[in-house]
Amino acid sequence: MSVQERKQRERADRERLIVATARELAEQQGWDAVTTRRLAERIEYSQPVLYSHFRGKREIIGAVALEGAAEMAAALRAATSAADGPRARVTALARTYLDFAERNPAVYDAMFQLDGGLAFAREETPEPLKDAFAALLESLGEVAGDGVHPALFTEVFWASLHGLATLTRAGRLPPGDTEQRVELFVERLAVL
Amino acid sequence: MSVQERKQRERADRERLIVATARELAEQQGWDAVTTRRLAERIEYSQPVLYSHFRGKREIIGAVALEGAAEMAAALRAATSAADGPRARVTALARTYLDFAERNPAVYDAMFQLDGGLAFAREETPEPLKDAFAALLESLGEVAGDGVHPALFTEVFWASLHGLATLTRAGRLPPGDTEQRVELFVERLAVL
DNA sequence: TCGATTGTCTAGCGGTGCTAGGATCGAATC
DNA sequence: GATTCGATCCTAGCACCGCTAGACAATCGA
Repeated sequence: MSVQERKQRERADRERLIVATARELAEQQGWDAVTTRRLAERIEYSQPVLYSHFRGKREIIGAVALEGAAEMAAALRAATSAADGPRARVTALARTYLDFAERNPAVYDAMFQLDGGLAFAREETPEPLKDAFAALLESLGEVAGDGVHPALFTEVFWASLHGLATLTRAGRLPPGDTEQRVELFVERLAVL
Repeated sequence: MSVQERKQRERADRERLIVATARELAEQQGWDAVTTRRLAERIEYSQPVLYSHFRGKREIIGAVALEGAAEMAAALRAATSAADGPRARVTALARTYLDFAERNPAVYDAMFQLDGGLAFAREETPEPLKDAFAALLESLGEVAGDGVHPALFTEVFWASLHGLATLTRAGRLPPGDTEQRVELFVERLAVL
């Protein structure tokens, strides 16, 4: 094990520490509290060290978003594979999605609300993001209905989930009726 | 016409100028560019003047949001009243909503993405916001379907529209297929 | 005309993201 | 083992942010 290898490993460790700390801080106190100074202090390095790993704060948000996308994809697949039949799968998918958004608000923001400098719905879209969409597509494609393109249906279904997630969390919708809303729009949107 | 009345009128004028300028600047260069300094410079007063009208930047965003809500409500009502039959009304509503979001991205952000310090879905919710929701409810209530609470249906429909609007504008959804998405989810969600 | 009040401005506080340039440390060479 | 030298890191500082205290000028009422 060469010295160089050890250094690379330590550098990678520190990068993970930065991302994990940013995420933790964001979940604890919101993204506004994630300043480069506070972040640097928490990882016990000076500010400029952050910039040797990331181009700026935006890229750090992007890294948290990618981490979140991978987790969300895994959660969605776990939930849908444990469900029997299309209806149960779609319901499980919707619940898991909203649950993820509620349990990890900062990560969800990093993925879909904030600017993490990531490309979406494009060729150069990072793999975790594509995969998260694929996870949605896997369960939603089968309930798109005849003559409806699975990707288009998935986009619409996803947008609805996203709308529910964000409006609920931002206090734009009365809290509490989430379950009813989910049932209603699963029932209507999906062809079962 | 007393001197005091003239002063009050001038003060109200200036307040409108602040809101209009903030909105204009936000639409031109994004809300990040709306700093208190730039805003003050544009209205040709010093920074502290802003604070004699509003508690802070947040309240200015809130004022823009209220203005936007009133406009959106008017646009929705104009569109739906010009349409014949429930189906045409709902489609017109959806198109108008998304069109408003696309044409006035900064205002839309002020209403639903940013923190304007406004209360939503509560007793003390400002009138324009309640009225915008009412405008949605008027056309959507009639297609909620039997046994489904109109308000609940409106919330779900609205959330879907909101999801489409935000994901599209943030580049999270491929642009261009908006019309197809609208047709699909109007067809599915509404009971026609 | 003079004091009080109102209105506005200048200047500055503590914070932000980000970076230039110097200090330090450790690895490789002689 | 001493010395060089490059990589690594930190101190200090930039321009900007939202917001406010306190000085100043204009206006009003007596």
